Amino acid sequence: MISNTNKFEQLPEEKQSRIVDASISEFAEKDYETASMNTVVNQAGISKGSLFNYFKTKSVLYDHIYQLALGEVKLYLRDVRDETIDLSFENRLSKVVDSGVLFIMEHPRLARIYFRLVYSGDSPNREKIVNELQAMSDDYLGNIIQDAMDRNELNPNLNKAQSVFFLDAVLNRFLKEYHEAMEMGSQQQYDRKEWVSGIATLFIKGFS
Amino acid sequence: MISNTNKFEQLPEEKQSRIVDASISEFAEKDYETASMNTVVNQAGISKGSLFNYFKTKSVLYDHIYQLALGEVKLYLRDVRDETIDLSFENRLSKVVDSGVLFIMEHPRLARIYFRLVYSGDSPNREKIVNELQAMSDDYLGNIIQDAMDRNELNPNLNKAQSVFFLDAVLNRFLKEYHEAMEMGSQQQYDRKEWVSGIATLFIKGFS
DNA sequence: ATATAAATTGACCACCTGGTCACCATTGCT
DNA sequence: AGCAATGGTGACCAGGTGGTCAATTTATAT
Repeated sequence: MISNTNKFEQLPEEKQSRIVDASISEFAEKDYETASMNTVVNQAGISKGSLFNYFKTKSVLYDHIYQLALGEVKLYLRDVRDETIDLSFENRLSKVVDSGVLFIMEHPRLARIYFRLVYSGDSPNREKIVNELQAMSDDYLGNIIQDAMDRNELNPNLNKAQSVFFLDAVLNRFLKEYHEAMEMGSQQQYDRKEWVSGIATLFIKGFS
Repeated sequence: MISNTNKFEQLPEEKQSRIVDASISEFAEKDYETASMNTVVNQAGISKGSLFNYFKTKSVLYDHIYQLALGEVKLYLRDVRDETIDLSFENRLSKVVDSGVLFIMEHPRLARIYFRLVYSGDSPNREKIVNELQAMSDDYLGNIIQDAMDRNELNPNLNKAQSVFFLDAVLNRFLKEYHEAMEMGSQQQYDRKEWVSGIATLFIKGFS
């Protein structure tokens, strides 16, 4: 036994993914307190003792899932940033929104965990996690704005912190609403193109 | 016995307010599922049987509290709307933000219940309630935008629904962040004036 | 084949939940 | 004073929770 967290990682991959999958489903469906370890073990087809052997407590399991999700998001963001580094602010912003929508459509359960976490939730290390996410987003959007300012696409006297905040607020809210509409099965209630361009023009004008 | 909901309302006011106060505290502190009726009865100093006599179920109690909160909010909004009807878009918007901050400072627990409800939460009639709140906000902000359009303060070709959405997103997020900073006791982390004017200029430019 | 070590199990624990209901206290009416 | 009715109570219930651990299965080494 090398370490506690590694017990799980030395399991056969198939078993790991069954557990991860069950956990994601459960934490996506219910908030931290209400999510049940019993449901996880049943869905994963393992015994309770095993799960608590791999993860000492519920909160450790939650943390593991969260780290996985965070990893996925980071990959996504890096890709988008690199792919759009030469685009204008408007095109770049559009691409970012589009990518967000794509991510949500590909990982609806992760998106749900994310929104649960950010917008309420009493998850174990909520404060720490939220700060981490916020820093990531600030860095990400801050860079995009900075690049655009360097190219004189935006007002050079912009309050950058505020601008990042506004951008983040609108993007997050839009994605949240899109996600919710999607989960309710409303077919294409949001015309993506129209909204993406609406968001872009708001900030181009607003930041000029 | 006239009606079920009235059993509670026929109680002496002092007892009523003890119960309401305990309930608000509990629902503010924990989400719906986690909030405990036992805690409420202990804090209110009544017996469990009594509470379940006044409110048939937990969800009925929650609904009662929510209705109270909604009433307070509506009063506030109406006042602000009436008081600012003659102001310019910029001044009016500033006043709205300011009033939101004030409301939060006067009713921090209600604010907390609100944010819990809107941004996550598995409260009983969540969908219905959220739609109701959304309609209220749309109506409210929609009116302010419409008034400004009628006075040619904004671009006459604005997509009104989108604009309301953006306004709502930024205002809500700002208030949420302000509320959280307040609860953490961070002294004046947000320079209110600066943020209020920042928000106003973003939308004046963005909606021009 | 046998002995040893490691992984897996599920019955079990203490605790908490929303909700009930037989019992008791208080009040109002005659 | 006596009776009825209403209001208030808290022990109790079934069902759930996160977490434990003796016992059993499985894998490993000789």
